[in-house]
Amino acid sequence: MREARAARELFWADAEARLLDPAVAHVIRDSKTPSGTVPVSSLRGPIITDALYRTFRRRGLRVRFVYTIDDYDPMDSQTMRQNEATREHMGKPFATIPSPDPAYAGDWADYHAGRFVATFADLGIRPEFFRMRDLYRDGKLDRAIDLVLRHAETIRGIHARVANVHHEEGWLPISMICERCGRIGTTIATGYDGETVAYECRPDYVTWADGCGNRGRLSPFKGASKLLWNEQWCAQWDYFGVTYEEGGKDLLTAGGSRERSNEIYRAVWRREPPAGLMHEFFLLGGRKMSTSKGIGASAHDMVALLPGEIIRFLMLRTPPRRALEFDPAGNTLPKLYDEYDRCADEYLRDPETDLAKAWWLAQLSADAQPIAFRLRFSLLADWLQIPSVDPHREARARKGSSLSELEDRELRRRLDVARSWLERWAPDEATFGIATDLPPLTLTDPQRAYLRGVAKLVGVIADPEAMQEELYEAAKRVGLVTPEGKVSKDAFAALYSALIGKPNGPRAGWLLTALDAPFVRKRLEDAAAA
RNA sequence: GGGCCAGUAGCUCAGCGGUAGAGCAGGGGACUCUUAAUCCCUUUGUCGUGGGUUCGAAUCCCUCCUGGCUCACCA
Repeated sequence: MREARAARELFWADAEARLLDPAVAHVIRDSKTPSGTVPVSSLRGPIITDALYRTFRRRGLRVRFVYTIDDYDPMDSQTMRQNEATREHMGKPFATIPSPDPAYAGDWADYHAGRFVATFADLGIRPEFFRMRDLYRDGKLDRAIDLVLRHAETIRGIHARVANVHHEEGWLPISMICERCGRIGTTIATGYDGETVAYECRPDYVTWADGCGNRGRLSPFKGASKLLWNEQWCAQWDYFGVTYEEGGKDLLTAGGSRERSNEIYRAVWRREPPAGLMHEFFLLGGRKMSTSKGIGASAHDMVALLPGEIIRFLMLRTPPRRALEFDPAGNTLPKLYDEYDRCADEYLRDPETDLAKAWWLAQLSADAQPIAFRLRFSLLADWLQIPSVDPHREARARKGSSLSELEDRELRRRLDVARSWLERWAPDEATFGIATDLPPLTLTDPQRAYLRGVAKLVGVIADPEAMQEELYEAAKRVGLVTPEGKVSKDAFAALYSALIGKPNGPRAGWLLTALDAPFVRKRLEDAAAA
């Protein structure tokens, strides 16, 4: 009873660790097909896998983390077909398609995989990388190819039964690379004799690419062919000895691709397929995204913009099986930071709670500790908008002493993110920029007189403190005082309304002296006349 | 049609067996060596529906409703 309850309440990563036998060595694997620019959403898999890897190790398991670049797969994306430059390459392996930028990488696959994998370093993900083209060309998968060809009938039956895909008799579960046109997605192979197979590059074999009609007979080994998706998956499991592999729900759903591969693995390789949880998708933003300016939805843009811990935290604080809706617009980032800080506090209180583990797994290294003094993201965003505030000085004042090196670094990074946020994502109510046009106003006569009086000071008094002093005096002169003789709120409210469109704001003396004097004078006079 | 997930305060969500919570929004107040957007106080809930288990259910089990996503070609 107690046992059952403990199991149910286990943190997701710990629950997965329990599936693995501590007596044997393990391999956890993830992969990516470099078909084009990779969106942020694709980072959820690698980050979850890395979190599991870290958890497994912490719990004393012996484990390797293997990452494969599936760059021998054929180009089949419809968007590439619409593109004039890439149309002729439909059906070829990504590894043999020209690079969009030869200065950066030699071919299509290396270009896109390179840009994606480059983000891993900033995210603290350090797997062993393998390119499928190397495995094929070096003959590492030849044993698997031979195995698959000899069991073609079994595999054909599984495809028919589990996936309801019916291949013609004699069909072999590999794709030969056509010697004439270089396409791999358009060929059908038959007649394995133990050394060679016959193939035909058919014009109408698939809808997304046109074969050239060539026929031939070739050895399928040493990179001349590629296993089909499901069988290649099995071959990778077998070659690396994979014991754990999580995946997205597009693949892991019932009757889906993973189930097919599992069945083939059991039937042909006679091994038990890896365990692995299913993760839900990461959804980016609402419909208004497209109209927003310059929102970087690609993985490398996002990683350039946000610190690695924050991206990891974003991906990990929501349990994998739950969908993750993310839109950087609005108050998402301030809330994300608040939650991050809350989890850091939890970690200091009790590192074994779920929230604490989310924080720990978000860190780039396993031995990171929360920093003692930090400032709320939303507060920093406010500071950045107030001319009189120097965030670094203000931070020292808050702390009561100078910041440590780590604290200072964290402050700078938060300020950077806050600047980006204010610039492109912050909602109107979080910003208090100067209104570009005169805001709608309802002012009393004394307030109008006050604005006219202040307008005369602008450009004359340059010192913010002196200006602040004079603002009070000017208010008294026009009678904007309370019955107790104090300066009324209405005085400052008039100023803020005219400049910001809200009844309050940053200290007025600093605000007025920081802005362009002729602009302020005109604005105040316009407001007084309105 | 199969599968996964969600439905808790106006909004975003946390809680996952022991008297309903947070942030934001809303309301009230404080700050004149001098308005930070700071600080203090505060309202709001048939916890989607109907059953069941239990001394006790937002929490566990089943039914149903609603919404989102995904698979059923290829990779």
